[in-house]
Amino acid sequence: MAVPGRRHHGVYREPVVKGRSSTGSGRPRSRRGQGERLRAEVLDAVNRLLDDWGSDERLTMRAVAKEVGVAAPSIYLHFADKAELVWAALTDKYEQLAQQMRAADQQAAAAGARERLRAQVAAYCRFAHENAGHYRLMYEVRQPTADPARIGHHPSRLVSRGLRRALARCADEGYPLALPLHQAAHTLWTGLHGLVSVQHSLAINTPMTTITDLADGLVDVLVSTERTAGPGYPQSTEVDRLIAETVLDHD
Amino acid sequence: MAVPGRRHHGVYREPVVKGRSSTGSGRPRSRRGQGERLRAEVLDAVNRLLDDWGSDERLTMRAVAKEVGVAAPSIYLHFADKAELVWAALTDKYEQLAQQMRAADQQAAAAGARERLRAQVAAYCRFAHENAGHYRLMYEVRQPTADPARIGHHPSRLVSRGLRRALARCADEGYPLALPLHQAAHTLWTGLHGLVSVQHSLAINTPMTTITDLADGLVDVLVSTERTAGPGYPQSTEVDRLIAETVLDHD
DNA sequence: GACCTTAAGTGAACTTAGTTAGGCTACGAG
DNA sequence: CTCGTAGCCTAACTAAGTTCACTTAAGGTC
Repeated sequence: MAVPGRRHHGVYREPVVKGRSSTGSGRPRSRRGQGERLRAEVLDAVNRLLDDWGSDERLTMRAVAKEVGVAAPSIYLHFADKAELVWAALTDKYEQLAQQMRAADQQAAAAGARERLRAQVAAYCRFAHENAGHYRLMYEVRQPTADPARIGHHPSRLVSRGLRRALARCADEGYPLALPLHQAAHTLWTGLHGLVSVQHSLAINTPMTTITDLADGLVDVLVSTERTAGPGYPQSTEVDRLIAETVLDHD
Repeated sequence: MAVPGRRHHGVYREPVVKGRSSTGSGRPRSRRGQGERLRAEVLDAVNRLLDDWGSDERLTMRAVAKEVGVAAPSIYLHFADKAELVWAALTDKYEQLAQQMRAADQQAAAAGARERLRAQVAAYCRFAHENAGHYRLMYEVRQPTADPARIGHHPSRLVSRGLRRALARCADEGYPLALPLHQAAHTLWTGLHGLVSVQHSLAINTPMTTITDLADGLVDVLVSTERTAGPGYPQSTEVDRLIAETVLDHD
């Protein structure tokens, strides 16, 4: 790698236009004012690597840099450290997840509240399956920037909010919930996470259908399969109120 | 740390009997044939450090070695690498968890099947709360030794088995389950894991009582609060059979 | 008691990975 | 053409996992 004859810091390099030796891809320096482009490219690279490898074990700063076609320290121009980089990538992914759940919800709009909830749940499972590398990190990585004002504003709230709204619609349409609204939403959300998380830990290759079936079972248990005229969900309890205040976000 | 005047490899050290400079503890070399003692001491040190720090972020081989009062390479006399070391410590902890659940179950033996189940669930939550450092690792760390015969024999099966038996007893005593047995057990187990796992991720300091209340809510949803004469649980479905075959252990 | 074998452990060093320090260099305004 | 500076780079430091070759002393043998 190191050419023997080199003496000083700023080494002469041939015009960089063509034929980089290392990565075939070679990335030209951005134009002035376009420095932010690198930021996006780095995030893309992180996502690509996590997708390709389905794991974060080999996700090193140097690997990311190589994927982009840039030197490792250049990443620090846009991210304070690795934690911030990974967090940024994950925040993007969280929004993707939330959006896929919204899309599934919309698509099932005609089929009624209960089907919409199941569509969201299925979307969650599918996402976890197709983005295993990201998913593992999403609940492992701790939020950097211990900004006390933001504590508890984990982006996963986007997910639980979607579920809570879908549950509320079910109750409105006459499918009673087995638990108070906020508690039901929290139980469903963490239950889903537990399901896919354990799948990942066990490293067993359970087919997707099994996972969604299990998730559906959880839904069936939380929201009645039959419409009634009764109350939409049990009266709020102490726990329900605590959850509403501390864990879930408010609209 | 390094004494300046030293020249060669085998350095003279004062008789080690008293007054180590670093960790007060200083550890005499084991007698012949007692080499295995170090293994146990290392495992103890790992557990102590995880307890003290409540996290694995600073769990380095050198830190473990220092805690034991030994040089880092000595750990490799008993563990092939860090992964194996951590896995060994976790396997111990899994058994502790299972045992605490069993103990809770026994203690509530007189109160009936449903109370025994709740006692097990509470023990699970308590364990996750009191052993946060271990708990995080338990579901994060992948099993080393990809021995294909052992795949799927994750020690967490001890946990799910205990839950399944408690659920079966509930059904036997006339508290019907909302899902087929194996599916109910899997849902409860992963649901519990999801609950505490999300608590850890969010880094919110929810009081223990809230967690156990949520867990109780899940139990209430899975196993009826009232006895009936009907069937103990719904007929086994395809999912239930799949779970029984692939994920849970058999007695 | 001197000698040898070997279990039990060492210190130094290699490697990989995160991160920092201190520049080059070419775009583009003047 | 010149010159400031945005946008990047090389070299190097540090921490941590791991390997290597070596030392030390326990305990058997003569």
